[in-house]
Amino acid sequence: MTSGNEAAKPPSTDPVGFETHDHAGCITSALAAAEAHCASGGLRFTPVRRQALEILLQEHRAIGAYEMLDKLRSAGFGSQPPVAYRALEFLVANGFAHKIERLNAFIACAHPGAVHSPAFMICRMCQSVAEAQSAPSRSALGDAARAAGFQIERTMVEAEGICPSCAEKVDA
Amino acid sequence: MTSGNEAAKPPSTDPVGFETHDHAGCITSALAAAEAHCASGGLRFTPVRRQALEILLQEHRAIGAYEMLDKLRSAGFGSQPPVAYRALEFLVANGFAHKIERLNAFIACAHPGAVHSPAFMICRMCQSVAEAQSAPSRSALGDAARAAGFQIERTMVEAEGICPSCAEKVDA
DNA sequence: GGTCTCCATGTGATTATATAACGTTACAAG
DNA sequence: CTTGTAACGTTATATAATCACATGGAGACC
Repeated sequence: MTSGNEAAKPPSTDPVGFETHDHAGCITSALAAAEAHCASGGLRFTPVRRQALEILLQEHRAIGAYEMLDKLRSAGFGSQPPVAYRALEFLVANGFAHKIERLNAFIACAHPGAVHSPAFMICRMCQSVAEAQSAPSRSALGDAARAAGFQIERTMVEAEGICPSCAEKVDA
Repeated sequence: MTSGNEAAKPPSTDPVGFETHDHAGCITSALAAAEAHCASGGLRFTPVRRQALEILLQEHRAIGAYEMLDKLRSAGFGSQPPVAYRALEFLVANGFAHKIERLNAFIACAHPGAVHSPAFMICRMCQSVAEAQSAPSRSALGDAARAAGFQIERTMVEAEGICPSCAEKVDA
């Protein structure tokens, strides 16, 4: 299902992740976007890194570093932890993926290329993760930080709860 | 700007943690509050749990589970990981402490007893942590969650950046 | 007082997550 | 071609968290 609300909808409320969509399309376009960004920024979009991003995009869920390592090994790359961690570090550092601290896991960015500070909704039943937007500077935290003289560089917002489809199951 | 001051302290808003204050006082009062809360709630404020909370209050910073374990061992308690993890789990479950996911570490709650959803400011240079308040339901994330039909149960907000005292050092 | 049950504690063992350190290789710049 | 740098692969180790099971204490109940 190519959900039409994926491309042209209000940027503020953008919960990609609890809905189905054109997988193949989003994978190829995200890979192309990453490639373009790397080319223009002098970054090296090497085979491992590309493969790692492709895995994240295909899985379309948060996966741990060691699960990533397994898949990379299957794809013919190195088999030791640093292989996975370095690829993931690169993807995160360049905004192609995010780390979900709560899960010690990684997920492909749902808004590749766009400057954004992500917020995540994590279902505690099915572990699915959806990415939305946060607005650090406008929040209560932003006020407190200014008052305290704390310079915020990065904000992590992760909400735990029940996703729509699991909520249905509970009701049943 | 939050209007609630917790006690009769110099702080203008709520960011306890980047400022000095009456340590002995906050320790004894926090312990007393925990004891009272447990008594009224039928919870068992056992020696390990009390000691763990006291350690967190004394250190007044985020400490890892194994660091906690060392201190508990020194205090004559068990020496295996579950000892620390169970005590910390109890403290977190009852709002006496919080886990900082970013650091895999724990810190005493700065607003014991009060119902609150905490937000943290983590200095990436000195690792100090200050607790402020967040307002999940009013945030952009709250809007996205409602739009997606996601039921938020718990939200973690952790900002990484530079604390006032480290900012001074950088300027110099 | 007995004793039953529940919960907390202690321990050994294991799993999961992450980084250090080092040599080798690929690649672009000069 | 040389050279500086970043990426890669591997070994080893550090750090974080949980499992499984036995022991023990406090309150409920008779």
